[in-house]
Amino acid sequence: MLKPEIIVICGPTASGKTSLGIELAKKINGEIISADSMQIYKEMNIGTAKPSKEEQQNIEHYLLDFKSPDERYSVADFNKDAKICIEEILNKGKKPIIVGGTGLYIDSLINGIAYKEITYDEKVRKKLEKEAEEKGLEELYLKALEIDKEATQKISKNDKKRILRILEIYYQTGKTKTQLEKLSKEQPNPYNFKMYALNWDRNILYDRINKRVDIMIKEGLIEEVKQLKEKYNHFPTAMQGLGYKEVVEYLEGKIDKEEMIEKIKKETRHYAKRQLTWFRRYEQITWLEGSCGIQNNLTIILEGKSN
RNA sequence: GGCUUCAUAGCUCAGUUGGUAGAGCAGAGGACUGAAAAUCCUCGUGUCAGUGGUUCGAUUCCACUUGAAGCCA
Repeated sequence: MLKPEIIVICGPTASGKTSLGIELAKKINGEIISADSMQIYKEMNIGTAKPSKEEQQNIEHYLLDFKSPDERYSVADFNKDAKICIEEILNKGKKPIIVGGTGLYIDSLINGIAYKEITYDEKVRKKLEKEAEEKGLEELYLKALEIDKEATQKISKNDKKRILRILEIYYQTGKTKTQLEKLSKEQPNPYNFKMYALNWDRNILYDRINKRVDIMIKEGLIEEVKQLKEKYNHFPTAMQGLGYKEVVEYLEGKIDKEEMIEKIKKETRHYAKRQLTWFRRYEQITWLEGSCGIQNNLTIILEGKSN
């Protein structure tokens, strides 16, 4: 049986993925699955550069604007949800197009990772956080080394998040991260992904980012964050979004407005760089030059299609 | 016009009691399996403003030149 071909459009922030995806969807009778860890949230529109209904131009969008900012969401959720969306679109006789910049989310699909059913246990993480604070990270690192040497050796002893994760997995499941990762790869990937990454000359990309941040501020990013803070009292993941955490610092009086804007720009530039590093790992990826224009890039994608 | 201070990495600045120099930021590269817009790792040669002088040796001391800031006229 021929595996369905699914086009993936990724790339750094502010590269123009959204409009390229929409134009492509129009051409191939496609529908879009967003792979963006922040655009999933409702009421977070300006700072996430989420396409409005008008901008979506009647192309169906999935996994966009559907979670409340006080809800937790993770790759595992995305992986599950995205697979459902893919099937739904294929059943309609349409073509799924994955568009987004969250490398981890995209990777989970490309590599066909099957996440085990593990429920997130806040208590375990809280306990580990506390332990790290009291005993020091070093001690937890050594413990992780004992439990899962292979995984621990791959990370830095300063990488708190990953050290805690190795321990968390073991305490919750009795299995090591290394074991679970092996299991997650056992099933064959049912899809054939065709990957494209959109990029620009670095200086132009940075310029686009800087300008976009200015526009976000003009469009009312500060007001958006204010309203979120008034309406919700906790944000498990939403407030780590770029632009959001910096506005919070500003609202709390920790930095002034100018500092806030510069910080958002800087952090977004750094983020774009990290995204590029991530996407460069895929040998099979086709790089598209943003300055060539949507039409030319569209032509490249359409020529590369096998069905 | 006179006096004072300053001139070192793209930027802000350390520093060398004379043996050619180092931080932060910016920037670059990398890692990444349930928080990922997160988290973490690595990377610093630059006519030490210019020209002379003293010296075995000057970015460091001296003189002059140029530029900047401040003060006095």
